[in-house]
Amino acid sequence: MNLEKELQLLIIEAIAKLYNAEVNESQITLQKTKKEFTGNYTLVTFPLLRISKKSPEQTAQEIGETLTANSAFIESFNVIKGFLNLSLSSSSWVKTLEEINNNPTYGFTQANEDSPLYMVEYSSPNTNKPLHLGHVRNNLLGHSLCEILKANGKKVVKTNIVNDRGIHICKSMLAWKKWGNNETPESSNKKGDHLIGDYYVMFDQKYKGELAELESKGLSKDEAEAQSTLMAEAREMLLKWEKNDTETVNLWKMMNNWVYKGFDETYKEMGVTFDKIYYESDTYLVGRKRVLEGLEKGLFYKKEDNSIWADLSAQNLDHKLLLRADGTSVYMTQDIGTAKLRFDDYPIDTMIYVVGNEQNHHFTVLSALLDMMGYDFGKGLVHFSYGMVELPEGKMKSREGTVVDADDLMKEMIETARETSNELGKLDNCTPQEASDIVRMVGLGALKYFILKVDPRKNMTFNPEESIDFNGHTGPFIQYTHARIQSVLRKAAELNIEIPAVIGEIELSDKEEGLVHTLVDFASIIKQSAEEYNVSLVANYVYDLVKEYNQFYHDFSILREENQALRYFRLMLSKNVALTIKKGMCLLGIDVPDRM
RNA sequence: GCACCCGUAGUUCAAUGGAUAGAAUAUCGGAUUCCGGUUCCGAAGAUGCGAGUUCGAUUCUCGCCGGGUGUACCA
Repeated sequence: MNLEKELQLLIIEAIAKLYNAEVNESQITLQKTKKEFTGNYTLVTFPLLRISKKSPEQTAQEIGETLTANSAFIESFNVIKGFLNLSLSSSSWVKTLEEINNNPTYGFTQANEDSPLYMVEYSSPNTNKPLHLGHVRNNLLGHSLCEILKANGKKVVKTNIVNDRGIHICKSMLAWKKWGNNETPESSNKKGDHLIGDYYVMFDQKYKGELAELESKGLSKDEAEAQSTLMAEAREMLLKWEKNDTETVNLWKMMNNWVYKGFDETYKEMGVTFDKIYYESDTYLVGRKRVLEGLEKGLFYKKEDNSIWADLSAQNLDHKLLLRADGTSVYMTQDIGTAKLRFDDYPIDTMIYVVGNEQNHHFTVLSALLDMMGYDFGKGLVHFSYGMVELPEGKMKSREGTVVDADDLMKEMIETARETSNELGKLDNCTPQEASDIVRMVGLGALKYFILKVDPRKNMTFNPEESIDFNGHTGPFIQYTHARIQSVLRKAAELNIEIPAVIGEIELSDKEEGLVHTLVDFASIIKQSAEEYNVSLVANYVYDLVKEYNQFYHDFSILREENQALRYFRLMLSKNVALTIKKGMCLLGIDVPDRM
């Protein structure tokens, strides 16, 4: 039985008895007592004044008296202003810890056949360039969100939509064809996605060169763009691709496969996976068909130039283009098709899109459009919208070459972790294999934790140096604390500490009670995190737990404690703190080493 | 122009409408060191501005100021 729920019921009972009134759980505001006051739980009495018709102090006093009189598990109380601070007895905390200890999956709910199915789309790369820092936040958030949903007993399908068609990939293809000399990932010893990215950049440079030349001949910018032969060739290539021209399609397939192989390596290093991958080259046709159907049904309208539009003014939105005059599709068309396909493929209860907040408008429109087209899932789409990542030196701009590449970043983080660890002499007693595993966990853990601890909705600044600090609010600090607890537990095992017959009678300090209390909170944190789609709650919880444990660790002897029962309790507490850290970090996709 | 989001210590982040707005880092001063050095305690330091709603506002409403994003036949 959940401690907080139990307490809530007791309070409801007390109010019924005192004031002859029925209150529901939502009227009971229970919170953790702030550490400068005595107590474990605090009842805020202000909302109850209408029922008691008495002053806050008096109400608190009366409820406190009734509770202590009728329940053994509330030991004492104090009243400060309108706040009723309740202290539970040591024995109930001991009992609570034992319950958590006996339930290794505490906080987690297993999915069953009837559980709702969530499909989560994340990552969604373009095939013309490698993943960058923005994708890193996306991937980490998406992966962690999935883990948290699973921990809450949901069925989850992780999906990725690959933007594999369009003018952008044609640019890379054209550049490669013109200037590539049949270069391959093998021949150049580059990852496929980086190779393609280089050709994309090359196209852009040559194109700019061409424009500059045209403009120097006295043409305006618009005229130059219109006369560019390079861009014309790229467009021609796209038309050929859409007409299924064999040579073009084969080139496209070959180059895309290079990219996918490169992406796979990046995903693997990052630790993210997908259950089902959709490609826009498959879905855009479905979308197109649905749009044409909608036109027949009179949902959409056609302009003189044959382009097709939706009028969303009834929903307070603008008119939206769905098919161009030449019949080709736009982003929105593809997303309609993708959504339709997905709901055909799976019995989805909730569809979540992990996509940056610059697309907030796009998803409102998508939702409205699908609804207009008669799909009942349209309204229920969830856009998990996250903010941009900036660097201490400012915003990333692809044009200025200040984009941080995901592969480079991970490599650098691991390298920094290695340097720092070597300086501190941490890896001296490890085999090379152990050392390399540990620096990998630390480097990536630093990156992941730093990004995930921030509220997803907000823009953030990523500072690589700060993130890898072994002190402070960082991943490595949490990992370190976990490793140290493991070390204590190993030592305890060597000492062969016996389990006492009875441990219920020991007297606990506030710090110990508070620590058990925090362990209890784990369950509600992951629940809240899933309900609000807010990954950072778990990250911040784990840090709070670590900090609290460190204070406890500093204040009490664990191995030298003479009272058998107390020592056993403290070891059990340590063990469960370690387990909870591990579970929490696992929800964030972060590995924690047993020694470091 | 219009729409949406964001303004919290020097800096990076917290705070279901609740108590004296928490951490981290940087600075200064102490303590501890079972197992492990990276532990702990203290000092100093913040809600952009102005109204309103109420027992109570960082949080809700309105108006300014500052920043971001969107409003594309780019994805």
